[in-house]
Amino acid sequence: MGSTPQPRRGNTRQRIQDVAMELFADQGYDKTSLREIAERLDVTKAALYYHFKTKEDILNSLFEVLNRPVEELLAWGAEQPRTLETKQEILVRYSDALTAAAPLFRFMQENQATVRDLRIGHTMKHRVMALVDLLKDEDAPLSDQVRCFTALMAMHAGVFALRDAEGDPEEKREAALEVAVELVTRAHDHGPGGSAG
Amino acid sequence: MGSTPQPRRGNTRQRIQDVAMELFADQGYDKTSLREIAERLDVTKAALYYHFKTKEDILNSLFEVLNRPVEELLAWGAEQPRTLETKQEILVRYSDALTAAAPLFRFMQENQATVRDLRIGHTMKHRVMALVDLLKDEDAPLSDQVRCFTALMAMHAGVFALRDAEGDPEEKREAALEVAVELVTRAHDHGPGGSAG
Amino acid sequence: MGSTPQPRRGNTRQRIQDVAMELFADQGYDKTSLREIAERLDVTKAALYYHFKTKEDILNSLFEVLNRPVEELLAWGAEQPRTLETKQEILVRYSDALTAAAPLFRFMQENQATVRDLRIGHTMKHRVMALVDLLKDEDAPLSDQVRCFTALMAMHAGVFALRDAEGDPEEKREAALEVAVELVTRAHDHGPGGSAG
Amino acid sequence: MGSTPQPRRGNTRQRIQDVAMELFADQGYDKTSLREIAERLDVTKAALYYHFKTKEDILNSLFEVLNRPVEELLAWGAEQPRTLETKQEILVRYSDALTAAAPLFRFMQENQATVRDLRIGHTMKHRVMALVDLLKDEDAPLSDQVRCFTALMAMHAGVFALRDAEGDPEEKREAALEVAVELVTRAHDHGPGGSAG
DNA sequence: CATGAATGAGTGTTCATTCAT
DNA sequence: AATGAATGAACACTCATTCAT
Repeated sequence: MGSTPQPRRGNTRQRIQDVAMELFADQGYDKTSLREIAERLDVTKAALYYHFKTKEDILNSLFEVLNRPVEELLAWGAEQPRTLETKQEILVRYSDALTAAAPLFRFMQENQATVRDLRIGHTMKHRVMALVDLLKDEDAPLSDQVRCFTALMAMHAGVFALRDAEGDPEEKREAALEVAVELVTRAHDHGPGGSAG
Repeated sequence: MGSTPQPRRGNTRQRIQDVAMELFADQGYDKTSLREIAERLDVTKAALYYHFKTKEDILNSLFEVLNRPVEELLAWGAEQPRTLETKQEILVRYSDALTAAAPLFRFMQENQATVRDLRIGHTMKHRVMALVDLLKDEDAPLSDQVRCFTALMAMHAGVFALRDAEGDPEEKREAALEVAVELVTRAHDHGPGGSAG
Repeated sequence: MGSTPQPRRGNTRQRIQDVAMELFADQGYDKTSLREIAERLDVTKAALYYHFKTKEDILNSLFEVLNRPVEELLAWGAEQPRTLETKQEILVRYSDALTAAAPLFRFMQENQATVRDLRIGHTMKHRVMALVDLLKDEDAPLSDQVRCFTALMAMHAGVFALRDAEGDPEEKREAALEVAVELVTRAHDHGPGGSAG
Repeated sequence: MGSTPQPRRGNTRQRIQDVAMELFADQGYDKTSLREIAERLDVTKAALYYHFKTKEDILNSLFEVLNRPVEELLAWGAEQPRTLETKQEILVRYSDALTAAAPLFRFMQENQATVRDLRIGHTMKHRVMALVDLLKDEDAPLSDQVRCFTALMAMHAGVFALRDAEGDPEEKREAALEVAVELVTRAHDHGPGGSAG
């Protein structure tokens, strides 16, 4: 014979997502063409359109993996008392969610300009704002808001921005979490019952 | 001093840079076409090629505005003693440089995926790494490296990421600087002569 | 539980034809995709191919509804004497056939360029030419041929081209028929036994 | 030798219009691809986009050749008294305009479904409605409106629909004009000062 | 100092059609 | 009687870049 008939395997949708995630994270969304994704999978571009309505749709489907845990975290956090322990637990859980979806997160960070016009851009923005709201006290001074926001950024950094630095990934993650907790703790201490001045 | 770099009356080169900066910052590098830049200036695309060799060249020319002050800062910092005061001064000066080139910085942050393959991507990466080197003590533990790195990110955030939050830009900048100083101070205190354990 | 209605019996073929007719008439043949037809019916595109060999085949099947009455009319007309009364009766019957298959006719009129390459294009062309042959006298002058042809066009117009004008559809149809009869009568009067000069 | 360098000739825009008109009329708008147009001219598709913003824009540019004379005719007609002579003169002039832009007109007739969604579709519809308004008397009965409308259709037909019939084109045109005049005259005679009942 | 004209490579997307199940 | 999965060919359109003038 000569041509392997490529038995229509049923996992194509998943394989598209895997390859897309890899290429999006490596090269960026704009610079990754559907042709490239299709070629890697040895299918035609049209096959992608059987499984996803648009290019953005592929990205949306990837986003849900990250979005769901974060949404659950937000729901959980909204029901807890606004104690320091709660805040610390939120950071711990967020760190876990980040780690679980590390490539996507790196992607979001590096493609902000692109992602801004996409559906996931809006969603993501709201999620981060909601997280900050859970971490900061009401009417917190600007510098404390910055602390809480920076705490989240530290963890984002811990997952991917420090990837060029030496050291074990897990240790970096823990270091980032430590700094985040420190920042949020400081902000918390400034609050109504805090001790600092 | 020296010779005026614009011997001719024609300010087209400058106008190209202005428009490009605005569009790159607003829409991203990939999503800004030379056609769009040319149309805004009411010249043809070919005119752009009289002033710049490539699209990337326009970006490079914009980057120098930011790069020079930061390079000077690095040179200055390298000659200072590694005291806390020096580190604080570095942060103050960096904050100034950031503010002076805010749109470009926002652009760099939001277009990391694109910029990575470009010349300015490499340059920028080295600048940030060099800055962190000036801020952290040798052999600092990972968590202190994260603190120093996060300090820089806090200031980046203070310039643009917090732009959706309420409040006066100048106040945000000061808040970000305050948090950055705090982080670097903490890291410094952990050092050989520090007080923490 | 209640019964699941879904009378999904053997009427799919008919439902395809109904939806196709509607969409072809509304949007044109080229601009109506099989995907669209399938989606409206809540079946897959492949299901269409169980019932029809090609897209054109769906159209052909629709055409027969119109074609048969017109063919019968032609056969009947061919056996009648070439009197004015016969000609008037032909117009009346043609008007009926047109009304019965109004959407298809509108479609044929609006998609001439597309239909020309299709089987029904040829068929339709021959039918109209045969009709004109029944309406005009042999060796009629060019202007009378135009009258007969225009008579048919007036009726086509009466069915759909005037649909933007005010007025009741049935009245429009009658007005068109009146004008058509007038035109053919005039042509007839010019013939060998006619009175005009 | 081997490759003729094709000296950038300055008449490309015109050549695009010529080829497009021919192909649009022959094959229809949808079935004519920009690739085909470009290949005939031995330029790239991108060259077409230098001269026209979109495919529809090419068509629009062709339409103006027809549109201008008709618009002038409408303006002229609006200033004349509503006499029979005026109406006849309108038909004569319209016949001239039609002849001058015969291929485009054939195109409009055969691609109604496509043209409907395009800018020229709206324009054309208004032009024809305005023409009918000039030809018919106010409050004319439906059948007279049909006569006026049919008069226009007769002339359209005279230019292209009868192209399969035998005979000299100029003669066909005159025959069509004759029938049109006849129809409008009849409609006119039914008016306030008319003689018919 | 700048334009007019063009290119080559590419993009995301749509379509009618096929076929094993 | 119909689906799930896929294809190949096409499409309108955009882009950075070139170069003679």
